[in-house]
Amino acid sequence: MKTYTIGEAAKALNLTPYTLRYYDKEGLLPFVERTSGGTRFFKESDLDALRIIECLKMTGMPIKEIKTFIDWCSDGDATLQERFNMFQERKAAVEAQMQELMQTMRVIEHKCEYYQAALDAGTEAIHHDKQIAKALAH
Amino acid sequence: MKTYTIGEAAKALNLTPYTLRYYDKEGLLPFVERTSGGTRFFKESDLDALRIIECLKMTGMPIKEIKTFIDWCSDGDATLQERFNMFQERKAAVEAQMQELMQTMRVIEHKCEYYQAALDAGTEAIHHDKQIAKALAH
DNA sequence: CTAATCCCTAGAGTCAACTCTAAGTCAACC
DNA sequence: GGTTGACTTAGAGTTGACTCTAGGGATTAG
Repeated sequence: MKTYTIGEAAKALNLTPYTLRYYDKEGLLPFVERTSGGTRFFKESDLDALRIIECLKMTGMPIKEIKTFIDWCSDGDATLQERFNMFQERKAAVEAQMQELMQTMRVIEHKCEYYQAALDAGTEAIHHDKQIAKALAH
Repeated sequence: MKTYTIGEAAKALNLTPYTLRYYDKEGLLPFVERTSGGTRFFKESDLDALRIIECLKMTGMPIKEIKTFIDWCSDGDATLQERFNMFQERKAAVEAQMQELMQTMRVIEHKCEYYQAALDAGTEAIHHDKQIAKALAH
């Protein structure tokens, strides 16, 4: 079964070796094994686990909370409920983020139209207010 | 026309007075006026401008780039094209974020199902692999 | 066998975005 | 007019997540 050095794993995940060592130091990678010489080697399943970690980061979860989850994983079936709850919370967090992003998108699109019209007219004055704050607010 | 103290403005925007002073120090609020005594007062249009700033932050834009935009606003019509381009880029950034978030959502939902099944069975063993990394990766 | 290029650790440094402290000023109420 | 509480500044401190340095050790190519 193919394994990866820290540099190869970093490249595969689009991270740096520094970041992977940092994650390991923070306790996120208890499953990564070492050679007798002390060099880490990453298995395919380790990369998959790291992809989950990256996914949790995407939801805005801080490293310390991800560590709690990893610890639960090590603790086995006794923590199934906690882990389920955590993913339910992550799901709610992502849904909230998507709502916020959609609201943001509406504002940005409105601004695109605002500036398109201003460009066509050659001046922002068509939007009737030259005060910076008011122009920004439109 | 109603105006707001820094504390009132902060409350209205769900920020702290510290944050508003920090934004001002970074040059994001050149439009906020002061009383003769030096106290800031925020107009309704200033709050609207701050809502745009918060919107830009939501897109992942750093404070320094937001400052560039505010400077363009102060520069008038000569910078209309730059501002239009910036909003187009922000739109693309939000679209990319939404794609990423949807991908994240798929993974999270899969994990919710995984843990629901494990809870129903009373053990994660139904997913055939007790190694932490592999269980994480499923 | 040696040079190059990875790997290791501990710990320091960086960066963004706040967040707070200290020392003082201003405004409203009693 | 004095107390209270919110305002002001400059500048220091915090937090999270890296990112790098120094000083070594291991592994591969010639």
